[in-house]
Amino acid sequence: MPPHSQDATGAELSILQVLWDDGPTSVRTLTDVLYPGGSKVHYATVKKLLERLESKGYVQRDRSESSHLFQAAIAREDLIGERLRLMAEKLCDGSLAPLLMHLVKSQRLTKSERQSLRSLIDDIDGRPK
Amino acid sequence: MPPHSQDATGAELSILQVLWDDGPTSVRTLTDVLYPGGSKVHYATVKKLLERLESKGYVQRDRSESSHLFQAAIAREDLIGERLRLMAEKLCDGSLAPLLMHLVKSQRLTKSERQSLRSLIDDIDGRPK
DNA sequence: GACAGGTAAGACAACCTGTCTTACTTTGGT
DNA sequence: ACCAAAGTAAGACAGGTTGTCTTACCTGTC
Repeated sequence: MPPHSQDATGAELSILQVLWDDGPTSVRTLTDVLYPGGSKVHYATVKKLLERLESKGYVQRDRSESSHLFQAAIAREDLIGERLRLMAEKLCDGSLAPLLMHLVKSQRLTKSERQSLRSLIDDIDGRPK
Repeated sequence: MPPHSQDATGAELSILQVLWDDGPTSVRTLTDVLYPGGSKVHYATVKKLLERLESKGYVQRDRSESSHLFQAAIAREDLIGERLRLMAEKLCDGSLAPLLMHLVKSQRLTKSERQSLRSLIDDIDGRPK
């Protein structure tokens, strides 16, 4: 779990989304997905964003082929965790509990969501660390 | 609940923290809290940040006295909600459920936290919309 | 009137972000 | 072997953001 001193920006995030969905992908493919009918200008943009993502530690590059393949170096779930933690630091003195409480209270949970949430807690209860 | 097209930045947030804790406050007091022993330069900085917070809708100003009083226009709780929603849009296609699940799973909840969480869900269950 | 303290408005450098350019290298077809 | 297509590498760039700082003006009180 790298430090990730720098956050992924908006455009970088849209690249991560594709990598999460499609797995290892070439610059060409990414460009076609994100900028349909895109020219070589967009190709360069995607490439630059991938470079930055790599230097920030969000993406890994496979250089074994002449045309490199890129894949996410962090799972969506883990990025969510990072951002929640960051948000807790900035807004709640580092504690995640207020975020949790807010979500449970504010969100209109469906019956099945409540059910799976309850069983999730039961799981934790049943497996005492 | 204003739109808040622009997010509150780091320095702005530290001002909001004081406003949340202390209620309506003058520029002078805020400066003393945030920049102890601060000169008139820091005073101006705080003032500028308050201006921006006001124009973004995060702060309300009481101009009735010659020295204005500022107070938060949004509760800490509501800002948390806004940011969670924003994060859900960027990372989870708008759904808050993944954030909730992540928090429940990842956080080491104490027994009493689990208990209060369970009863919170029971509350919602018992009061069917 | 001078002055202490406030308001108003904007300049400024440093940085971030997305885009785009330019130059070099590799690959594959003929 | 040559050449065009496609890749890589590196960096310039404009526009915006952010925190800081400056400068000018207003308003009370002694």
